Amino acid sequence: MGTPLPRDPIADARRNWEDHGWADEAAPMAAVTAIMRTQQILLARIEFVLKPFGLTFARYELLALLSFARNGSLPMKKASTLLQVHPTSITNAVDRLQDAGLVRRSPHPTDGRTTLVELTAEGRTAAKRSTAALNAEVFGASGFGPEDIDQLIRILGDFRRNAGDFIGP
Amino acid sequence: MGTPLPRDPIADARRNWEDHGWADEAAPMAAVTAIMRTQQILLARIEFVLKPFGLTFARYELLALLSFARNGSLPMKKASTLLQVHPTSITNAVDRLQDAGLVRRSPHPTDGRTTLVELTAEGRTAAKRSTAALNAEVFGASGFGPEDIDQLIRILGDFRRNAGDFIGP
DNA sequence: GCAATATACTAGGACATCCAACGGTTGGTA
DNA sequence: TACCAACCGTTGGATGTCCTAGTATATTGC
Repeated sequence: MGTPLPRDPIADARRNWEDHGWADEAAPMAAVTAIMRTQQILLARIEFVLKPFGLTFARYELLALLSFARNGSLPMKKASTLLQVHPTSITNAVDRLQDAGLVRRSPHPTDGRTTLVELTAEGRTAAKRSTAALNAEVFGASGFGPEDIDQLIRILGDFRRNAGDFIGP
Repeated sequence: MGTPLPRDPIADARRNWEDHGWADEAAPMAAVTAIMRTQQILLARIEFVLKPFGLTFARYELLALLSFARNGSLPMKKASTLLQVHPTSITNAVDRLQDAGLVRRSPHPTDGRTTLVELTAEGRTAAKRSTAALNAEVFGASGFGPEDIDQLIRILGDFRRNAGDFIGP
């Protein structure tokens, strides 16, 4: 993005917190703010890589999810809960993926309420290629210390379980 | 949010990555995805707490930044670089904060190009109260293990420095 | 069968972000 | 001194996400 700052603004904010008598909350504040900023950096990278494929991160996530599903199809509702996004967001994403020919809607064979989203052949190809690009340009060079990644996964996993995201190990 | 999932979808995705021959990228993918999801959870909490104050996170960040600045005022550009957002986002945020009476624009005394953003008395009060609310309801009960917070700050700090966010310790 | 629930779509609005373009200002330089 | 490149903030337009309804349909429980 721009030029690097001469100082870490989050470290400065933490100091400000401590100086104002919020010593107990200073470190969590810094951690939360760092998460926000890190997400921003990662999202920018991901969207940059996905742009040539005409995909956004939200659409890519749906595409990737479908590519791992049996038959490459899932009920809308299932996608909504697995991706933890609003049902209307799925509707929106499916609309655009369908316009791009990567996905197709079809009625559920037994439950007349639910509609299935299904990968097209094109969609499967797009999923493969965009995943390869992300692996090469983002995940394969994430910028996290290799020994830090497991720590990160554990810490964030604990947090998410604690936040009621999922149940289990 | 909704009901907790019976399984961790990120752990499942990681397994899928490994099963498809992307073993090297599986862990970084899981870490990146976990960051995304954690940010989503935290942002939802923060916006929930800020809603009664008529603030969004973007606007709160600007308000908090101003409250720590000398005289409670900063050039727009300075705010843009410190918060790492586009100048137009600052314009947008200042517009709304100004409409709410929390902030005021004033010309720079010597440089005719830059305009200063300045906290009003109301703005300073809002900053104090919203910060107190965030400290009590989010940062003070972040859900991170206390011993994990320092790890998190270090890991994400390394990442951000590596990503060119800032220079220094 | 009937009522309560569940699913998905639509319409509308709020919000943040990015981009290109513009007018005003500044400061270095020919 | 006069000029010009660089900088600053704003504008307008476009994208994208999320949310709140309201509606239609289908399912499930009583």
